[in-house]
Amino acid sequence: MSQLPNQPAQRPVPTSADVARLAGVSRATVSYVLNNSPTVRISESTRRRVREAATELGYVPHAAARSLRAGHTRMVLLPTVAFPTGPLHHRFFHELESGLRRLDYTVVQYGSTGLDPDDAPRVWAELRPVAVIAPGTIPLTPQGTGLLRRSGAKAVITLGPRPVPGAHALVMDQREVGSCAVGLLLERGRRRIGVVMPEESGLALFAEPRLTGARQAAQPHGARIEPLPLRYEEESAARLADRWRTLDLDAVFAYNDEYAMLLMRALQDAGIDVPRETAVVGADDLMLGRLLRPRLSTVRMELATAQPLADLVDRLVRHPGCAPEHHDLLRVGAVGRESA
Amino acid sequence: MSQLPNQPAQRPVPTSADVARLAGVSRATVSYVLNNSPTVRISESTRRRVREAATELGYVPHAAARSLRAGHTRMVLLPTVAFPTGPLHHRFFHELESGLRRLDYTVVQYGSTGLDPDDAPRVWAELRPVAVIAPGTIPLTPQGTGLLRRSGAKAVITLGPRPVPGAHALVMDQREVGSCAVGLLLERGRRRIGVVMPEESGLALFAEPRLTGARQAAQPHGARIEPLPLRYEEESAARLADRWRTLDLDAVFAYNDEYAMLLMRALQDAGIDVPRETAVVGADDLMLGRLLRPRLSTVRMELATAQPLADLVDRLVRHPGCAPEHHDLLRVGAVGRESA
DNA sequence: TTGAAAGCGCTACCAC
DNA sequence: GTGGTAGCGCTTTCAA
Repeated sequence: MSQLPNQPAQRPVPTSADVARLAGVSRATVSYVLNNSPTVRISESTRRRVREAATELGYVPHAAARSLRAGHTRMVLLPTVAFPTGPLHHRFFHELESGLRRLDYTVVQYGSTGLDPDDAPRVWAELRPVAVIAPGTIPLTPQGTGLLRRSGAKAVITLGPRPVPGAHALVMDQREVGSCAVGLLLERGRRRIGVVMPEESGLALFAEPRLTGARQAAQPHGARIEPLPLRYEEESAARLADRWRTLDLDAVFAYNDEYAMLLMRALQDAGIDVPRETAVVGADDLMLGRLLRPRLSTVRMELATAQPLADLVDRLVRHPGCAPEHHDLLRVGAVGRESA
Repeated sequence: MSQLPNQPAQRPVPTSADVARLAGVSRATVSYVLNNSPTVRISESTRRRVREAATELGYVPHAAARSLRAGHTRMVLLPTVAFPTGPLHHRFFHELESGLRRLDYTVVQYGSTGLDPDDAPRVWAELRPVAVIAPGTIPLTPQGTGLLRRSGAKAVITLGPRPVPGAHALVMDQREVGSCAVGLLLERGRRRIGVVMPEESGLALFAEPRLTGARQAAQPHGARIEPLPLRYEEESAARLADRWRTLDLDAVFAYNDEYAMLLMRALQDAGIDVPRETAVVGADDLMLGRLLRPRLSTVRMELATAQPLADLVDRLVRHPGCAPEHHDLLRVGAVGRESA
C-alpha cells in the first residue's frame, strides 16, 4: 500500500546543464527557451526539444541562482510575530499578499518572534528582500533601516499603531478606537468612564493606545477615565464586578467585544443594570454582540483595502528615496446599540 | 525632523570582497572569521580587523549565494492559503515555527492562495526548500511530491483533515469533532440530530468531515442526522428557527460555538426551549459560551504540541525516504454544560 | 596563519 | 539561431 520511494533519493537535482545535454543544445539556449527571451529567435523544433527535456528531467530553475545572477530579487519580506490577530488582520494580510503577487512580487512571511530587535534587520537583510514590511512589535531603529537599505531593500515600511520617524509607515492608530468608544459614551451623557486593560501580555500593544485615545477624548469634557485591569477569565470579571460600585463609574469601554461580553455578564450577575447604572461599549462589532441582551454597543473597525497598498509598495520600490510616507489604515465608527 | 536619506541610495551592496579589501585580508579569511570556522586558526588581531571592517561597511552575508555554494538550504516552506483560521491554528503555527527555528531551520510562509495546484509544487521547488509542509487545501499529487523531492526537498509533509497517500501527513481529523458532539447528544438521549453546515465558502472543508463524523457516530444508535445549511447572519438563523418545529429535531450540533450562539439565540427568540425541546452543542470551547444562559455545551479541541512535530520534521530531513508517517494532531473532548 | 582559485546554477553579452 | 563564457557572492580545498 505505501508508495515506497523507489527513486534513488540521492539522484542529484537536475540543472539547466542537464537539460541542455539531454536536448543537445547549450545552456544558453535552454535559458532563452525557458524564459521566452524576446531578444533572441529560437527555432520551434529546438524549443520543443528543450521543453521536453526539461519536463522529462523534472527540471525546476533555482531561484537563488537566478537572483544571484540578476543582482536583485522581487521578494517582499513580511516579518511576523506571534500575535493575537483577528480576522481583520488576516484578511488584510491575505489581500496585501495577493495584491503584491499580482505585481509579480514574491511575498514571504518570516517568523521573527523572539528575534533580538537589534539583529532582526541583519537576519532579514540576508535574504536580500527588495522590500520589508516590518510589524510595529519589532522596533525598527534608523540603523536597522539603514542596514536593510544598504543591503538592497528599496522600501522599508513599518506596520503598526504608531509611525516610525524616518521610515514609511502603514499606521493602524489604535487611539482612534478608544476615542471613538469614549465619544459614544460622552454623547450618552456618561462622564465617569472605566477602560478595561487586558492583563494578557501582547494585548498591551493595543490596549495602551486605546487608553490614550480614551483620555484624549475625555479631557475636553472633563470626564474621568479609570483604567481597569482585567484578565480574560470569569473569576477576574466577577472580582471586578464585585467592587464595581466602589469605583463609582457610569460607563465602561471594555477593550473589545469579547471582554465586553465577559464583563457585562459579570456586571449583570452582580445585579448591576446595563445600561441604566453602567453603559458598556466594546470594539470589533462581532456578530455575537448583537445577540446579547442588551445588544452590545461597539466600535466598528475597518482596514483599508490592500490593493492600493500593494501599489504603494511597488511605487516605493521603483522610486526609492522618496520622503517617508504615512498612511492611516484604520477606519473606525461607533455603533450605538442598547448597552450604551 | 525627517531623517532624509542622505546615503547615496545607489551605493552597491557590500560583499565579502569589500570587507576583505578594507581589512587588508583575503575573502577566504573573511569567511573564516565571520563563520567562526573551527577548522582554521586566525590570529586575534586579524579577527578584530575583519569584524570591524564588516561592521563599518554594514556587511551582511548573502543567503542565496551561501546556499548556492552549500548546495542545500535549511528552509522549511509553509505554503499558506487564505483561511478562516482561529487562535488554535495560530498558536500551533507559531510553536512549530519557533520549534524549527530552535533546530536552526529557516521557516518561511509562502502565500499560495489561488495557485494552480498543478504548478504550485513547481513554484515552491524553485526556492529549494529542504522541507515543505503543505496545507490540505492544495491537493498534492504524487507528481507534485516527486517534483519537490527531485529538487531537493527531503521531507514533503501534508497538513490537513485527511492524510495524503504516499506522503507524510499531519492529520487534523475533523470527523472526530462531529462524532464527539453527537456522542454527547446521544448520551443525553437525543436521537433526531441536526448538524449545521455553514454556507460560508471555505468552511466546507471543516464542515463536511464534521458531518461525516456525526453520521458515523449516529449510525450504530439508529439516530437521524439532518444537515442544516446556515449563513452566519441573524436573518438566516431566524429563518431556520422559524421552520424548526417542522424539522422534528431534538438536538443540534451547530458546527462551532459561534454558530451555536447564533442559532441558540434564534431558537430562544422563536420560543423554542433549550435544552428541553432542543439540545445545542457547539465546538471550540470559547469562553463566551460559558457566559450564555443556558451555558453552552461544546467540544473542546486541542492541537498537539508543536515541538515534537518540529523534531519529526528534523528527523524526516535527516533520514529521507522513510515510509510515510501519519500523525494525528487533534484531540477532542466533549464539555457538557446546560445547553445539552 | 593566510591566500589563490574553483565552482555552486543561472543569465546575458558577444561570436560564430 | 545557437554556443562559449564571464561573473553574481560565497565557501572550502590546497598551497604557500
